[in-house]
Amino acid sequence: MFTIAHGTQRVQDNAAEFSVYRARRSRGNQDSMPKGKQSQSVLRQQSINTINVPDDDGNELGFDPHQHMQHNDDKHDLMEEQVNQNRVRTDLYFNDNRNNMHSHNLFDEDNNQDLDEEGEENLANATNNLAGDVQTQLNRIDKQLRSLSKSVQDNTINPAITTYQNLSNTYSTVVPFNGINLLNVAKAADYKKYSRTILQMLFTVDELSDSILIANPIYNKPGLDPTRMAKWTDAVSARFKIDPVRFDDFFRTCLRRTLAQMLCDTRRKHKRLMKNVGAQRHSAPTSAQSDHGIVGLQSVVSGSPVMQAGQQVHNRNILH
DNA sequence: CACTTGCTTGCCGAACGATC
DNA sequence: GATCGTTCGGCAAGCAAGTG
Repeated sequence: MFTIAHGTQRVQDNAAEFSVYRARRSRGNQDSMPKGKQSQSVLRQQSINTINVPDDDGNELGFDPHQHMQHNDDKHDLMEEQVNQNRVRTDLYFNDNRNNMHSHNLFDEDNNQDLDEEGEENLANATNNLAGDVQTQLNRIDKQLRSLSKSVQDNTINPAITTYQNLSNTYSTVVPFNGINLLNVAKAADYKKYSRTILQMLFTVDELSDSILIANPIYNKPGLDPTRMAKWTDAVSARFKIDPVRFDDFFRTCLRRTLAQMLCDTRRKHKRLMKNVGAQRHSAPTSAQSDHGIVGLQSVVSGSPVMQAGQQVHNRNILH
């Protein structure tokens, strides 16, 4: 069981993380500035790795698309890859020089006599070798770009999550709530979406509307029920393999903002709903109609996924 | 049936105020 | 200055109805 940092426990050294998170929030999910920041850091990392490569031609892509992974195996692979790249570059360099020297000799002789057949054959071989080497390099670059593309795509879905993950830990495979396994109910790959969905399942709209995310004595509204929040924590942690030690940071950095916003949106919607219901009561004050209105309202408020299409349209009209 | 249009919804960025 | 809750408005996706 993990604990979420209490509102009163202000963590002063978290400023940078929070700033990064704010920057990182975006739609499309990605954030304009945060996205840029993220991209910058990734690229910076790549360029740092490139620095170790004695690259004098400037044409080689020195990044390894998997470099952001923290595993030692990957580091080893990266070093091995760089060594291989150096070897290939060196071979290519010497072959190239040899070919150039050979070509020069041929051209010098050409001043005095025609190229003989052997010379032509050598030139053809050298050209073929060079073309083969270039093709090899292009294939290598293409492969790296594909890997990088996939890596970027993964990062786009869960940009910051790898920092807080610990894949070697053992996590719950079942987090039961009302007879269902919370790990199976939402298939969202996005941790933000999953977190919001689970929170909406664990709490009613009234509870979400009348509470703040974490209890804080300086605010009148109470925090969400700690017991169910613990269940929520279990579900999110198990689903995305978040290291228990880092969950507080993960929560503050990656989830707090979006969840707090969700509570505010829920509150806003709820308030608007109540206002409209009040107006409806004024216009149609009969008890029967009022009761109907409330029933319809509750079906919206409960967020029941099983809703008739017609009813949905009706509720939409109530909402706006 | 495919496409367009209008509306609703959820999410997010930006900004603000309160508090420490 | 940092942190957090809140409000407002924009945007994209989803949905239903309309149209050819």
